[in-house]
Amino acid sequence: MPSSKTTLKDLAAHLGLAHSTVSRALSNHDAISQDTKDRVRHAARQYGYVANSGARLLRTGHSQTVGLLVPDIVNEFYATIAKNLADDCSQRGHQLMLLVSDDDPQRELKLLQALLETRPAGVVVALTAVPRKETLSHLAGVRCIQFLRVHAKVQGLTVGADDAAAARMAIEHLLSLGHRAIGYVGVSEALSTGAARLRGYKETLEEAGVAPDPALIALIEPSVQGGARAAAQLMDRSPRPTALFLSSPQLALGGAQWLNAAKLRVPGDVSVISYGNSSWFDLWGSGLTAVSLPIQELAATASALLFRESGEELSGQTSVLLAPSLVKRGSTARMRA
Amino acid sequence: MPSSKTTLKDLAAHLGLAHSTVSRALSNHDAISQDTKDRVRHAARQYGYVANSGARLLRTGHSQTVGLLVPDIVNEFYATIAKNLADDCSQRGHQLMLLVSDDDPQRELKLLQALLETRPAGVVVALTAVPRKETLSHLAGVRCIQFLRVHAKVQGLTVGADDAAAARMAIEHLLSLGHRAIGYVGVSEALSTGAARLRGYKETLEEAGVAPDPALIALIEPSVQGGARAAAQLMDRSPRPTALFLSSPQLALGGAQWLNAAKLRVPGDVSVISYGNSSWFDLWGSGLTAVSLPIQELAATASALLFRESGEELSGQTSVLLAPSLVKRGSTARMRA
DNA sequence: TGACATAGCGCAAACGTGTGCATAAATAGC
DNA sequence: GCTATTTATGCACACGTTTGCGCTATGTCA
Repeated sequence: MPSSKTTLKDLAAHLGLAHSTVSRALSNHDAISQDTKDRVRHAARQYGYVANSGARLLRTGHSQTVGLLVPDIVNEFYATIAKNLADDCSQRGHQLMLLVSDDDPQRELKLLQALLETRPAGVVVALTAVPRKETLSHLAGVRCIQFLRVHAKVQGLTVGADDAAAARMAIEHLLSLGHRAIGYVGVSEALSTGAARLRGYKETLEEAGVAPDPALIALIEPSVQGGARAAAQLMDRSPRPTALFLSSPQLALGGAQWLNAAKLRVPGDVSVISYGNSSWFDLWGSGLTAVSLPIQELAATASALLFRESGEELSGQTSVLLAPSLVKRGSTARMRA
Repeated sequence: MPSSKTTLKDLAAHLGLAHSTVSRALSNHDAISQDTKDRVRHAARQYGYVANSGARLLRTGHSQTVGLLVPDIVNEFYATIAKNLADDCSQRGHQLMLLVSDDDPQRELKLLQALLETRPAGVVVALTAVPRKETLSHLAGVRCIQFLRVHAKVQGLTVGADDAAAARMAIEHLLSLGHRAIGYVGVSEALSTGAARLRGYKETLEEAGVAPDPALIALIEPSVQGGARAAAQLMDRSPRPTALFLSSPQLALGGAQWLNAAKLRVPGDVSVISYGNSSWFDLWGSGLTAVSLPIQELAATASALLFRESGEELSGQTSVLLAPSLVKRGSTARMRA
């Protein structure tokens, strides 16, 4: 009679045991004989017993839930951390709660509040650019890993890419090819990632003796459409940039679409480099050069840190920055004389 | 003294109320004066009160949790349903539990069992090809929407694309261009989607008087690498196919990468059509022709059906099939004489 | 003035589980 | 055969919340 209404007491009554014994048997407690354990497990299967996680949470005060807060789950970066976290969770018997903020601070707060009601074991977050104050104070009470985006006021560990170094790498590559008028397409400086990439861009130019031209900097929302609009905008400047740095794969996709539509030759008319790699970068013309993030390693690291043992805790460093690498393809070339 | 240990009783004691009154005030019950509600809410904020969802679940017998079970969250199709479901959940005050099976039936079962412990309000699933028996019986006890993949033994509503019609559409397009030797790259027939696509492929060929050639059919695991291997395999046949039908975007990506590497001209040497559209299909050569799924509508429909009112329930039809559409780009052309 | 409706709130009982402690049974030591 | 020790199990309470029911004020009407 498998009913999901079966409870520990029901099982105990059927087996002629105390419900405490059944509880211990199911959680593989030492003081229970193997024979009893077997009988209990068999009966549990037979009756379709499903534990009530609410009762357990009430009793123990904490759940096996892990939260993942991201702005956009369709974005490959965040989907990858979701995948890794889901993997580790299932290995360790945890559950994964997915919170998608859509970059809305109010929604982010509501989602986080709901998550806290489950007394989660930890949380991995990529916060909005300007989170609500309550969001930050809520985060103080829970084990928290910041992923990619870093917010200074949040305590806990941080796992991200070295965005400034990545931008530097991209710009140095373009400089080495002779480019000087380099357009920058990026996101708001309110985002730690946006700020770091822009800083890397500016500093690298300045060190090469090139003054960053505000007219060649387009800050825009991080969408495919945004990338197209920004590319259109920059390529309309005069003097026109001879190279473009598109600071995310989505922006790169939009930029590429627009360049295709505008019949501009790459790298003939303009060199293009993207921050963040993607499988389809091979397929655009002679390939789209990119600074590649070790996204798989980042995600694995974040997940591992969340589940780290408390012993290994706070060994000095509180942030892990992984280095990007340059993947040269056909979209960048020496500037025409 | 905002501590997450604050409980209803604490609030009640501080306000000189009974904890039942506090509970009613927070859940906006009728019989509580507005004044009391305001006082309670203020105190709750001040003390950083966070309800214990476990206690609530224990008392009410059900949670506001919604489960999403998918084989792969990085896959754009499943990421899209996740996004839509997350949207609707946050609007309605539900939580989203993410279960990633990685197409492993055993893991799928474990994840589902853990989910059931939270007494979820419903679940959206894309099951593995051959689920465990227990998985199916567990699913019988919960409101369930099947997404894309359909398993006959699971009761509940179904939302998917008309895979057979989609394959038919692709093959008819190729037939109309004069192709007869059409290669098929797809996934296992154990998957409902795989079976339907292959069926559409075969039937359409037969109706056109072309006998499906087993040598032109490659069934492979649904990965980028698989697509590349399958393309290599089919293009090695003699006579060599003049067109390829790649039955998923990932397979298409792999196929395109291999064709690029093999220096084969598209559509000069071979026409290519994909099932499932993607933004970057515009960027490969002169574009990759595809049969496009209304993925956004599918996801929205699945989510809406999960949250439908019980009144509207079971109005005869139990499955929603949405029609695909053909997006012609440059990768298909009339067969050379 | 007394009966009565109503709004606002308190009492107390559950919900199912984990766990400290006591207890019973079995074994071993003398 | 009696005690000490180990092994296996039962007892009872607590966790924080929701909710049916009953109680108290306050006002209303006869």
